[in-house]
Amino acid sequence: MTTIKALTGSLEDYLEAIYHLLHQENKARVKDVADHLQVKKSSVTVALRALAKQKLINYAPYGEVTLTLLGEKTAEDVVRRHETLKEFFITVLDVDAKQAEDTACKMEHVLSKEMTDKFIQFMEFIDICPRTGQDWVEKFHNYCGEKHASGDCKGCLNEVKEKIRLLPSVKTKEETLCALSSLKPGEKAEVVKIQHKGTFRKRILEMGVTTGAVLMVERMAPLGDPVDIKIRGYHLSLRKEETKNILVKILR
Amino acid sequence: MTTIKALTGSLEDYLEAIYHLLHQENKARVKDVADHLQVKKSSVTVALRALAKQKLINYAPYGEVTLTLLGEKTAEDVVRRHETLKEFFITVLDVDAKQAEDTACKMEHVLSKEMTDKFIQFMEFIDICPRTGQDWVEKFHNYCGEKHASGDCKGCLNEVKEKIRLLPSVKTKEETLCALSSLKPGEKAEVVKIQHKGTFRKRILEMGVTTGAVLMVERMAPLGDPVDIKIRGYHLSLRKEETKNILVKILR
DNA sequence: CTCTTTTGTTAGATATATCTAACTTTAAGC
DNA sequence: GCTTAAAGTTAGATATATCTAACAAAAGAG
Repeated sequence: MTTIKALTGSLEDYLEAIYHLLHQENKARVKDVADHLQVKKSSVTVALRALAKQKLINYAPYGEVTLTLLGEKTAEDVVRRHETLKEFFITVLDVDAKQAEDTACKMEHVLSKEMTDKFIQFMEFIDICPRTGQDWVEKFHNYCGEKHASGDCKGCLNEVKEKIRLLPSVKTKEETLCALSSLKPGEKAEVVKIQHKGTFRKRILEMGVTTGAVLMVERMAPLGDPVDIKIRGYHLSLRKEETKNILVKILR
Repeated sequence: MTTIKALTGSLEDYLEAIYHLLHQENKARVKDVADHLQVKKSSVTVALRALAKQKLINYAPYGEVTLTLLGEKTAEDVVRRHETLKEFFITVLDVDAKQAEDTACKMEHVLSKEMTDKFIQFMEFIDICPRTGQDWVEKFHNYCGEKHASGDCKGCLNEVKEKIRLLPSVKTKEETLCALSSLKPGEKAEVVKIQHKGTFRKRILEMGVTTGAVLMVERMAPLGDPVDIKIRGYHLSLRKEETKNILVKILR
């Protein structure tokens, strides 16, 4: 009894909505959730009971809704699947934001962790491989529009050549490396060295900050603390102090 | 009333199963469908009634099940979405066949025509662009396995160079073109010229056989008639006579 | 041509996820 | 602090998609 059975897609949606509301508005009232998901309040009440029964949220009638630790973790996974699909649809397939959002919302429930990782790795690889990169992705978008833009392959080759020419220097010259703390929001980078020891090192490794991983700085508070980054599909918040000792190589 | 409302995911599954059974076994009995979808026969009966009500199948109690024209067309769309996702998962993301099949099965119901096209175009582009191609996809698969195989970029560059060097000759030398009829099963090609006139020209253009489209020969009957091809995610069956006047450029 | 097995149907139950409508609690206005 | 408005809950209805169990039709075996 009380088997930890998998969440239904619908309940995952409610959990995700609560997660977003709590992080963005600091409160997740029944009405907010109802508006967010475009359902009636009565449906939300039912869902909250179900989520509480599964120990994903703290909830009592008329009470405040908060996520349990398990709920937080579960919601993060759902969000990660969602964001991964959405990012792939928008940045790679060039689908418009609304359709990407809607489709990701429906597909997220059936994407395994393994496949989510594959999507993330694929986008990383497109970024990292000198043969591709953002300019290649753009060529694909043009191909879609013009239907048969065989394009300027010679010019393309030169771009690839140049990227490859620059490659070894990146590996030897330390100048091209910099601390994570010196990146600007929107910049992508590959983790080169983690100059931390002990528990903290272990903790950030567990969060996916490992050598070779590709990350992006999402936000930085006015004084640079905290720094929000996205890595392997997860959103992380690091203190500025912690980012100073992570060496990265800026991409592109 | 009797609005042509969208099929539910479940009914799409039944329709898809019927389509496959009819094409593979020439019959789609209640039991076959039940076994195929791993549900009880009573569930199938209910579903058949629903599909018949929507004019997608011909069905009467204890009678034979066949697809209506609308049903055939609808099923083809579902299959196309399914196959597209599955192909992307297997050939690009390198997901194992079973998981690709399962995930495609659940995701297919929420993929729009537009996004299906994008997936197909993306796979086409990977094939066509000299910067990528199958060798690039394989590099990605290695990258996934070894986690950080920065690999032999110089060698890679030479491959790209060679592909681009060969490119112009393809465009001028007629020798590299051949009739679709001379392809072997498994070979991929890009449509270069359709030497047909009138109704048939119009018909095959409608089916997606247009200049620049990438197709693959799936099967060829002993005497070469009919030829089954896959193009833009659709499966087509052409008579040998019809394939003689379609000029293609073999890929890879 | 009957008997048995297989196949197909029906009826009724269950689970999920919604809704509407009525009711209750909490919060806000003055 | 009372009154009203907003927010939240409950109960009961509906729709989908399943199931089990009992029954009916068709097919196969002798």
